[in-house]
Amino acid sequence: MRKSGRPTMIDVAAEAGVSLKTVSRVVNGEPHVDPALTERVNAAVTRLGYHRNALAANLRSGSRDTIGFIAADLSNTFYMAVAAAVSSIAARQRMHVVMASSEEDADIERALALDMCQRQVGGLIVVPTAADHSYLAREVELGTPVVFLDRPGSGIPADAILLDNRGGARAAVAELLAEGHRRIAVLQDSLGIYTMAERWEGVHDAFAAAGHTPDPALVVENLHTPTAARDAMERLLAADDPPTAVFCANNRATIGALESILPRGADVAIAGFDDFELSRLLPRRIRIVDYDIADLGTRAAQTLLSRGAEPATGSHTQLVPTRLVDRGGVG
Amino acid sequence: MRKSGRPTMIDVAAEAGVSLKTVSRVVNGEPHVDPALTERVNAAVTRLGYHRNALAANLRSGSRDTIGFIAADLSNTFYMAVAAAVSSIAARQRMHVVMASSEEDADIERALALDMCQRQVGGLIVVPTAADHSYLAREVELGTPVVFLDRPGSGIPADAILLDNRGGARAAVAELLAEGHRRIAVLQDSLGIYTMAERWEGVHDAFAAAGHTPDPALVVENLHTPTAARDAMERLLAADDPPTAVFCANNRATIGALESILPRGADVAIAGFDDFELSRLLPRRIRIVDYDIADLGTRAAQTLLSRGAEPATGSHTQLVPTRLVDRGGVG
DNA sequence: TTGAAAGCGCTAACAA
DNA sequence: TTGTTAGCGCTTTCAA
Repeated sequence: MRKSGRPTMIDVAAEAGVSLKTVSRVVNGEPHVDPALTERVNAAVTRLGYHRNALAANLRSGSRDTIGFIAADLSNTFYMAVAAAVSSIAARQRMHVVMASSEEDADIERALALDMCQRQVGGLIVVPTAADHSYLAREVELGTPVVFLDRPGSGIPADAILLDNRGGARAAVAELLAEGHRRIAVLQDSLGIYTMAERWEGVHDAFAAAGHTPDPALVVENLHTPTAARDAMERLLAADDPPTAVFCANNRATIGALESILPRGADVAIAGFDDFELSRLLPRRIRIVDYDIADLGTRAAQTLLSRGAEPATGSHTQLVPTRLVDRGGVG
Repeated sequence: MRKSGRPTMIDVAAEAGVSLKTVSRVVNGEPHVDPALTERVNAAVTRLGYHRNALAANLRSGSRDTIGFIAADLSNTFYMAVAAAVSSIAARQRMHVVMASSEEDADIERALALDMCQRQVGGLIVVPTAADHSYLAREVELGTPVVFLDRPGSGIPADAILLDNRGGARAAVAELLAEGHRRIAVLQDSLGIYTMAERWEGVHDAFAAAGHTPDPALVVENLHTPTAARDAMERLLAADDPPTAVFCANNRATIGALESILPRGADVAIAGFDDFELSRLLPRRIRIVDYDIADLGTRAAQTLLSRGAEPATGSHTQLVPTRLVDRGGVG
């Protein structure tokens, strides 16, 4: 064996008194090897504590057995749940997942994506932050499939897995309108974010279908945190003519609104996009636009893996459905 | 350029009219290269859309730039949050994280760990499920550092990052006792799980310090799900002499207990280990044994990386502190 | 400052 | 069935 460091196939071959190739065959479980030799090789492997170097194997064979996952923000449980689903699908095919967070920064996203390509990932699942992804054009062309998740990408042919943001928001607001609410507040993050813009469209759809329009005085944008949403709700409730209902465009907005509404015991109907842990335990009823997070990750991984097998035949977008559910109303 | 496939350094060298080594120097930013040549190489790189193959580079140089993270259960937000923290620390050192879930299965854990070693990870962070980790002895010996997280491992020299499970549980129960509660129910998962056994010790500590012992009739074990915990709480509350307080040994138990207590409006003081989303919005006060999840991941990653730099000098266990906080009591 | 040659650990193609 | 020879794409000598 080499002076220091890990034993290689050469060491095993020497130890077993066979050729390098025979060791390779045994280690990789190839057929047509004399059982006696197999035995000897396996013994040598055990004696030396040999482990195959997968990097070297991949280098030579050109195979790629890892999937890259770039989330916009790994501290968000939403993306973590997606990552878990991706990892689970990958594991079934004996693939690995490397994950990283772009922190909603286009430059970081780009650096991470290219870095992962250098590491020869077999495919990339990206929650896009960058506006343009043509920096990946070469990689896609060369056979690295890309799947966008949660938000559409642009500049390259790639599949996308998106939520039915618009339909979900429309359904929630339509329900509030059907109950007779007209003064409906809307709490949302920046409309520069794809999902927000889509949900806002859905709000408009619902109002339009009912022959109304949202009251601009009741719409607050750029709420990045629950605290900001709470303060916005506070102001709305303190106004002369407060809203009778509120639609929260994501769960941070919903949580913030609840932090204002619950302590005040304000009489406001609540609907929100995104479910959250313990929504069922809330002391009052709330409508939630719910969906299957794991389904997003599962579809992304499956789409990617099927692309790996059989490349580009046009890019498709899958819309993951949402459903309106009642939560809370406990104790 | 090669007929098909990605361009290599050889292609770039030919295109730029320099040697392979010069391309290597430019691509890796080594000094002492004629600016004119640098220019030519960079132009060729752009023209060809060349990207360095990190696998090949690592193979030759023997460097390892990825960390393996094996969680016991990636569908648990706790481990996902840890993974995010690990990823964040790794990113700072330009390292990648490959993650996988053992699904609480010792065989899967072993297969994943060895698989990651074959992929030449620079280190392994493991939430152990297996009882014995001597299968990793060879790898540790050969220089792959291992850090155990959340639970101690055995059979190999490795650092461990653990929560102060015992101290946290003791503090929570001590508080209930100090308030005069004696009939304190305990809802917990299987005592075969390390954290559960530790917390149970903490419960005993608190009782012992107050000169009492837990009432076995009020202790329920093997509660794996919120539903099971809820049912257990239901039975306790329906009994002739119900508890006046309950200590829930993890957040699933806490959530289940709440699902029983809140709708009934039962008069039971509640304390639980592990915080959860929205605990602040609960309609009644609850005591939580809280801690910094990200801190666990951060310490694990930092410990691992420092081991990478300077190997084994004895293995250390770090205890991450807990603190008792009040939550809920809203609206 | 630049380049030629060797070789990282393995698999592929061919020969025996 | 087994072994020999290349060579994956890069970095590391070492010489020029």
